[in-house]
Amino acid sequence: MISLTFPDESQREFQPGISGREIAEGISKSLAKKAVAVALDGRLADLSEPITGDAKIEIVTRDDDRALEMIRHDAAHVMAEAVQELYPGTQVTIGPVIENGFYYDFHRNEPFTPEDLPKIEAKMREIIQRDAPFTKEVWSRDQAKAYFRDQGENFKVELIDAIPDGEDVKIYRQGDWLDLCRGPHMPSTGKIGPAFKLMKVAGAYWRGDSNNQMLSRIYGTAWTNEKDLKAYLHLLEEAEKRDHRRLGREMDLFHFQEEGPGVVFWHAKGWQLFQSLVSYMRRRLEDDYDEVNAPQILNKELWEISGHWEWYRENMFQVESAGDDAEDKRIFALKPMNCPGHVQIFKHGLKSYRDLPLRLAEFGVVHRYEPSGAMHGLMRVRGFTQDDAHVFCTENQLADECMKINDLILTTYADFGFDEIVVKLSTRPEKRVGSDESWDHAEEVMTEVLERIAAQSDGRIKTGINPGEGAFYGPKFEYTLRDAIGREWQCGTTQVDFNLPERFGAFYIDSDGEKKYPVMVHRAICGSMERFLGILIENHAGHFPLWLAPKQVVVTTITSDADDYAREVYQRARAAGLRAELDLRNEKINYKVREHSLAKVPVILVCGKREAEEHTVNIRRLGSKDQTALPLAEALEVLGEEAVPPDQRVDRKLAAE
RNA sequence: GCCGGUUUAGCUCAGCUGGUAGAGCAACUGAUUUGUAAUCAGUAGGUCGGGGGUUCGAAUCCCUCAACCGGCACCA
Repeated sequence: MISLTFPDESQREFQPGISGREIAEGISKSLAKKAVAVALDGRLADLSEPITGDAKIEIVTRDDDRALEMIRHDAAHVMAEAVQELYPGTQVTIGPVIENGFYYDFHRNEPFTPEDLPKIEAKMREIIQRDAPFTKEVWSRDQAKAYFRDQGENFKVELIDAIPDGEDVKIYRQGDWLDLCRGPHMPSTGKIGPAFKLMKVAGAYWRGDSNNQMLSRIYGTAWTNEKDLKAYLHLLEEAEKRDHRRLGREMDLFHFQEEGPGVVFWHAKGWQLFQSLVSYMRRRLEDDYDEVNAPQILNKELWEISGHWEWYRENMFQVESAGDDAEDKRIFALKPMNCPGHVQIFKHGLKSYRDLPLRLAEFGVVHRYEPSGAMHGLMRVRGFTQDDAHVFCTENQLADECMKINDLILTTYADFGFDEIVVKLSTRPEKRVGSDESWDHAEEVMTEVLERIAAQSDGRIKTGINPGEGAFYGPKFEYTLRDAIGREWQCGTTQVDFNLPERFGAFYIDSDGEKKYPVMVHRAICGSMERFLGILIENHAGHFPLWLAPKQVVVTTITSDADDYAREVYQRARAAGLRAELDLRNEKINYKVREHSLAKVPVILVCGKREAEEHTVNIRRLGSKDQTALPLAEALEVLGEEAVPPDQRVDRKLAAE
């Protein structure tokens, strides 16, 4: 007999080999009907799976969170069946569950197009209607390979070869169709239900390797019920509304055009936003950093020394004199990074150990020839501005420098309202420079720092490891923040580099009179200012806090009787340091309120006859129908206070003293 | 870079199987003096992404280049 423990802690004895379904039936008919799987010691298994040993058991019903993954997984199988029924000769490959849904990769000479989706979806509904049971079989490796080879399913044969020796080759059948799969599955296709939708077709490389052939991928989403599906589709619509490319156009912040793929045309309001961000960062650097500026183009020799020419040449812009008869035909590179420039500044003049740590910061404009398919609004561009810095320090100073940077990054994110941060350590990649010993050492130091970061945060900051993801010259910390709608963005980075100073022959004179190479720490907080602004635009859906809003206040009138007073309000708002605009157009107040609201101006100060007489303003905030009337002086004081950047707030300055 | 899609007025989009373009908003002009998300009327605006081809005739069909969109790969 085996002993099974139920969620209520009760234990019961059963015959070995009893199935979850039989147990559920023994409890109640209705439970058996709702059940889609069992969880044995927390591991999901088929309802029909014979249970052979003691375990904690749970009957998983369809509305359980864990069942959602099964719904999606089963939907992927059904999609594959539908596709093969509709398009004979299509080969199946893999079809995993992903966040919010599933996909399946197919091989077909003619890739799928969006027009195919409704047909496939209709066929899926038909298959679900058939409600064929999912049944599991265990085949021998040879039998499975022979079967799939006969079917012309070459990708499946490759997958079978990849299954570890000791593992069973499992086959799941649904009606006449079967697939290689490790399971588990729900009892039948009908359990998938109606709440799914095929979303898009896309190309994807076999096994994620761009050397392999491209497959045709179909993405779908699936949910427990129609309400959840609807909610998800609604969320997608909302996310689309806060797309920074759309808001950038609507708010007149920036544009792109064909002649400059991947480079930004910042309009006045966008540039104001950009400058607000730069000013903020600059203030945060004042105490510890020296801001510098290194040249935009440098002889390619320098990039050969740094190693960039070798690793990233394909992604660099090359520059030379354009004149046909020019004598100087040297080749320059438009800088893709700031580090070689900063090393030159460090090298200029002999440095002493007393100069360390030396922290050189630059809002460096860099250009990288990104693959055409990678570009995406402000998020991925070919020309961008890094809030970059390089810290030259001794090994003894390294850990503290990393912690100092950590503090700067976390407090900066907090000022922008990002509190959920993940810090991950990326370790040595396969393609790298430097000895294994120096990597061992760098990783050791950084592992300790990572522990300090976690400990110091009282568990608020999550940490982790990204094996093999480091830069070619050193390991790095990557800082990921989570935005208002739950998306994660990797922004900040701290990279420890034991290689570049030596490559460039950048040394300092130590206290013993010896030449030594400093450790170089590359760090960025926003990463790309352009991308960070894109993130901020989407995070706030264009509705910026007052200190960031490019246009903070519009002063407008009800009738022209109040024009003179409005001019006074406008002047005083400007004098109070607010970025204000005056709108005296002869339009209805409804029209003007609507227009400025669509432009996402945070504050509209309405001046009518009444306000002019009482010397007040009527404040209308973006996103609210409410209005507040305040005496002009008081209103400007309130707004002026609110427009102070977070790092300059009085309370914070007092706390710092 | 790879797969698929898209490209028509400043913006959002119509334009069936080929017969040389249309709407709404915006702009401009005029009227309207208005109390918190669209006042009314009129006017103007397009070598239909670029190039090439098929055809008596191309926004429409074919080729090619480019940009953009969705993925994949990449991201020092």
